[in-house]
Amino acid sequence: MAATPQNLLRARVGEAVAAAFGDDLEMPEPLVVPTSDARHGDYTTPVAMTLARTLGRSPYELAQRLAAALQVEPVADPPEVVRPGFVNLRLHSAWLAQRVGELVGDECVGVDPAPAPARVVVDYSGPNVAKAMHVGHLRSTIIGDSVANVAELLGHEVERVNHVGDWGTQFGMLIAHLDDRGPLGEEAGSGDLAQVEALYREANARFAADEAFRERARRRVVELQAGDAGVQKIWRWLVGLSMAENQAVYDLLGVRGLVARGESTYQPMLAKVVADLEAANLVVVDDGAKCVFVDGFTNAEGEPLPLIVQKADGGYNYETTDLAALRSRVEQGAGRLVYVVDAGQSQHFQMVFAVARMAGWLPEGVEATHVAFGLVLGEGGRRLRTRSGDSVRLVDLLDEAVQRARRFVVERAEERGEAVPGDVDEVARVVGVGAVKYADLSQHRQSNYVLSFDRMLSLKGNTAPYLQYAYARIRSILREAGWDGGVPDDRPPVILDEPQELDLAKRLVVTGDVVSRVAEDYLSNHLCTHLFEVAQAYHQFYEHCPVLRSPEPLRSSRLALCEVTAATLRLGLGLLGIEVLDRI
RNA sequence: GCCCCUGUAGCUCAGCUGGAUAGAGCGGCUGCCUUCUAAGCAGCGGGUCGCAGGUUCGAGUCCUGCCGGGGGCGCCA
Repeated sequence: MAATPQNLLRARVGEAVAAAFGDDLEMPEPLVVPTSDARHGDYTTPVAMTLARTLGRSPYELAQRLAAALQVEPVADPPEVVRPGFVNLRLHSAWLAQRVGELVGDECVGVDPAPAPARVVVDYSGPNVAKAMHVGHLRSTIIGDSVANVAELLGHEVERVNHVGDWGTQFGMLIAHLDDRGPLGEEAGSGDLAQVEALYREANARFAADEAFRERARRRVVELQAGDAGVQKIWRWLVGLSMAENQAVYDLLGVRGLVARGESTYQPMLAKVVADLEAANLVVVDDGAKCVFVDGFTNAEGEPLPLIVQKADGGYNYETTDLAALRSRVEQGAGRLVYVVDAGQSQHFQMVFAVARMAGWLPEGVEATHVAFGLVLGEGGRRLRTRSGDSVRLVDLLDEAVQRARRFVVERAEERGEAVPGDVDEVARVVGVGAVKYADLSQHRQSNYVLSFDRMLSLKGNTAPYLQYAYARIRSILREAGWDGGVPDDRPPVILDEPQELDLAKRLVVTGDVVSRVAEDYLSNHLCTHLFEVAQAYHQFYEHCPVLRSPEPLRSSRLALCEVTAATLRLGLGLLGIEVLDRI
């Protein structure tokens, strides 16, 4: 448990509640919360009010008894009791100073490892073969990568799995269409993904309109699944072409360690999944399809809704694949399964998890979570879809972001009469890509995300560039002081006399709280808010408190604040998958 | 029709298992660069938290109903 104020105070309040009101009492929650207003101190406990009814006493009286039993030194000043029954706590500046001192040189800035490390499989990105990645894949990739980063920092063994859409009916269509359109792509090097995508759209249209074509497409799927050499060759070519193009996007995004394990991986396991479900008496054949009915799910007519695990034509579908993948991951020792997939799939995952529980493939101790996120919308609030033709390719979106960042750097240099930095391309990439990621991650993931180039690339406000800029400013100071290579072992203690120093320190000591919360709720926007608050507090400190010009021991104390701030931004942005620069 | 998400400042959004006078950013207006990077800082203005009830000492937060937006609802993935 990280030595954060909230953790420490929670423990003390818990002890005080037991001491004052008896330890057989059910502990009220929450024990300690941050105050809404600095006038009420830094933290408060509302437990006296919570307990007032069950104990039949006035909250104020209970608050006084609680305060009398409460030992918060040296973390906080003596508690203050306020009507109707708050017990307010103000952090002791000496404790804060000491705590910040402990964080100097700590790359994890007070984030402690999880008590029970587990094997965590994070399933994200999931592009489809034969289609370029579009903005819809952006959120899964960015959010999933951050989820994996956070789990990894907490000491979990993380497996980043790219569940590529490389199997299924669409290949039947595509291959059947290629039959008619000639041997595009069968010669190595001919054709590119844009061409394939156009063919995909044509195939889709024919599939919808032409019964004979539909029939032929289904045959092609069966041949593919049966391992027909000719069909497999085309399929492999399509997969290779798509993955090469996707890799360019991952390189640009700086997403690493993502292991492609497509739907086809699980193909050999599908028959056994169905057979085992049948053996467990979970399967009902309905209209020729093998179904597992799950309590609590109904269709549009109000009838029970099944999870179909084998279609009437004998083919398997993605429900079967997801079950096979889940089962295989658990068998390989996963303690936690995380699926970063859009919110539209939430019923699907509920049903898959439910069936997996019924089949015993998801034991009690293993946690499966669907980390759902909202849609990507256009400026008008309309949904962006590939089929509608007005969607943005991910490569184009990122390129545009990088170009805008580059333009800004060049213009700023010209305004100041300085030379354009030699590493302008690198700066543009880090800032542009960072801006795109941050715009997404700083938003609550459940809500629909309105994509706006102007907003996401705005270099002001609660954006990645603001944080990166703050970081670069700090690094500049640390460089001047000779602290950039490492901090001196022999340092005077941290001094927090100015209100800006105190405020900055209060924010620096809670990173452990924030990260553990994000690890639980997968809501990266809380981390973003924290980093923004740290950066704002730093800028206020920067305006009011000279660092390099101050005499010792103030100079070293302020350098220590700079150092911990830089480490916080570096760590936090790193968790979001965003790079930092020593100079901008 | 049923299920899930959602409605907070002009715009985009936060709001931590119910806590005190609901917060940011953008945009608008006013100041601050001979001083560690002005991508910054200080300040001003901006609200019936969709509507109506209910529970509670206390509701943006929980419950019910209604209105509006999005998504999903058996053989695509």
